[in-house]
Amino acid sequence: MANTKQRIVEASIELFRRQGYTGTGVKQIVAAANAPFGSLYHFFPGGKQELGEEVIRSSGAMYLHLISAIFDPAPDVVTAVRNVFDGAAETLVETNYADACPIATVALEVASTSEPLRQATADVFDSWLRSMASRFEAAGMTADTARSLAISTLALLEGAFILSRAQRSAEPLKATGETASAAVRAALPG
Amino acid sequence: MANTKQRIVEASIELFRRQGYTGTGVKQIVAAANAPFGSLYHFFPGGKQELGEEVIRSSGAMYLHLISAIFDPAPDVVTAVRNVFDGAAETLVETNYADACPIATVALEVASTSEPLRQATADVFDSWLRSMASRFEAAGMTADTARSLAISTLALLEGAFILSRAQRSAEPLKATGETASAAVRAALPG
DNA sequence: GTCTATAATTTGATAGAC
DNA sequence: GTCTATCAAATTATAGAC
Repeated sequence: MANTKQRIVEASIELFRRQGYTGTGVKQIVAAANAPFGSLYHFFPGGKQELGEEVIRSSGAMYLHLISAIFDPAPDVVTAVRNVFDGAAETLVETNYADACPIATVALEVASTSEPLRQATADVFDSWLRSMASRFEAAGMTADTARSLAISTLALLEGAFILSRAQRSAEPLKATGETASAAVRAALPG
Repeated sequence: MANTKQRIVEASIELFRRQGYTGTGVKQIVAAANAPFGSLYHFFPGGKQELGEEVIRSSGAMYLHLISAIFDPAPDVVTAVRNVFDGAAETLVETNYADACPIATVALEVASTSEPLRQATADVFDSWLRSMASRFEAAGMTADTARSLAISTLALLEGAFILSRAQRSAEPLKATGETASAAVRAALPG
């Protein structure tokens, strides 16, 4: 199958986000992907680390599109930000508090232990920040304000994911959603 | 030595926060603690999991005191929140972006894989939230506003830690520090 | 590309002498 | 309480037949 590689990546995305990078074994990955063990090293000669980098960048690209899918149809950026937090809360509850950010767990694990993987997570976060900041700028904010607000919005979301998963409650996503949308509203001109 | 147990716990706090729970081996812990291997299972008959729980609760208590140490001498809660983020930024840069939250990495790793450890992280986060919320209440906010604002403040800090460690930059802590202090100021009465 | 067998190392954990 | 030896299992990775 030509899509064996894709199945390996998709299975890894789900396992990494729930169990982390070090907490997931390569045998568990190929089992979940219904892929032959040898295929993993056929498609990823660099082994687990090369797979990890592709997983980070691949899920990063998926969520970059998700940002567009939420912001584009929204009437304004305040509503868009609200919808991001409301949608995240819904997904989190639906998946029994498992599916939050696809790279946050890995990002914390590798920040001080693997330079290539750390760089991959940094690139992904930056792509998300640029996407959000460009929409805030289009809404009339200065570049500095837009960048700063994009950082705070993403930080509120990531922080809420940690608290919500630990508490098994959507309360943190509700509270941070209010703070984020209020901060965006306050920064709009007029 | 009677403080062998303490050395094991302290070494684990440092290793877990940098490498995570699954990424740290028990042999690495006893080596870093200069402790005999057998002592780990003498003091923690429940093995790595029992040690993990003590590490989470122990570092949680340390940072609960840190919250007091920052809020108590501050002239007002807005200044206190600013000092939290400024101090965190300073520590992060000094430690080469390693020493952020002592339990965030572990919290994400265990949220869906170990119920007793997940509960320990939830208890710690709640103790921090109650501590901050009580000070916001003392400053004149309603209980609901204080709780919600404590959640957003902690989420901003935790989210900024993820971004700052990934980017190896203090920018996220600067941006979120502004957002957090502004949100607290806006919620004060008068 | 697939699959199996296996290597080499590391993992968490235990037993028992001291 | 300390220390060493060791276990069984799991880890990442490789070799080679098909």
